[in-house]
Amino acid sequence: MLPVKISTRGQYGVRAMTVLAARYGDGPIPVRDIAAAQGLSQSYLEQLLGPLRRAGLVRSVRGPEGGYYLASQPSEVSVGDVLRVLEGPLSPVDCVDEDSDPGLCSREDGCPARKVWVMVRDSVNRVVDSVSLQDLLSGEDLDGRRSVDGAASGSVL
Amino acid sequence: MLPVKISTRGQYGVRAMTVLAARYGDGPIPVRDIAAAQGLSQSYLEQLLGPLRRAGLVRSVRGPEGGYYLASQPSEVSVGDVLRVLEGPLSPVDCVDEDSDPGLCSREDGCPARKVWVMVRDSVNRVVDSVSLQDLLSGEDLDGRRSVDGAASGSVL
DNA sequence: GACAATCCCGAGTAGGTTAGTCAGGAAAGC
DNA sequence: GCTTTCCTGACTAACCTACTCGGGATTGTC
Repeated sequence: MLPVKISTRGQYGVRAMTVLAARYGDGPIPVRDIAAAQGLSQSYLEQLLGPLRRAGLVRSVRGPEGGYYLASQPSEVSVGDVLRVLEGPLSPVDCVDEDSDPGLCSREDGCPARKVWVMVRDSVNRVVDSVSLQDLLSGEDLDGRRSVDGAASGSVL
Repeated sequence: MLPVKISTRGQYGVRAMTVLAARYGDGPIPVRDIAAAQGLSQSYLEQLLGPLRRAGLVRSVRGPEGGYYLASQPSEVSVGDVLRVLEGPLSPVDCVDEDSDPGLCSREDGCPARKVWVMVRDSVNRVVDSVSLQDLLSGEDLDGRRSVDGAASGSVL
């Protein structure tokens, strides 16, 4: 009944990444510490770090003193980067998912609803791409930070 | 793996409402016709029209020549109105859902990720509230129509 | 080289949700 | 009454989520 949700994969993934961002430069952080810092299940979190590593967002070191660390500076990793790895394309409906089969929506251009799904998709992507892990750590509220273009904030889109 | 989705309830609901919008003023449209116009299951669609009627978005007439019709003009019904009835609050994660228990997220203000969920929630709500059924019917693309404030379009939010 | 810490990976699973179907009852018009 | 339509609730198959678990591979330390 309320399925416009980001799953725990994405939620936990972003939270885990903020932990790594906060300790950027401290060397590898073991999964145990990341999980403890955010109150997450360690074995579940391991499942999320695999994809993030394969996507190049984090790097890992095995053995004692091992763990995970951010591959880039916290300001260079966007929430969108993390979410797309863990959730797949951020598209509210399949028929506007650019990566999937184009034959899914037989209605294509004739579907009046399609327009709004595109707008929602683009809006969500713009927001998550505009917020970096660094932004999440800073105490200040962000309403238009890391703006993609120079327009004033507050527009409906 | 890609669960940032609007369910079929919301999708079909909006599509059904565009049918009613296109035939606004024609009197009641039977469910059979609505379903046929958009290629939906009639009995499933009946399940969606119940909540929409109880929410006051559509009205119904029973008996022969009966059916459903929009309670307001197509320009006065937003996609957000429809989605909130069928999907519940449009909130990407429970911890920023204003209508639910506030005790869900024990982290509350300490959670760095919370900020971005609020931004996503507000962004999605602004978009769907800014698009009316009328907007979906008109052929033109809408990039900033029915703007809530006067700012130029194209801002990141 | 043994040991321990850690990453790493796939299998399995309980529970919930989604996307429907189906049967039947209640109004309303002819 | 008869038909048309709305209206409701029960039911269900399939899928997905959010995990747990077991074990293997790597690396550093003694």
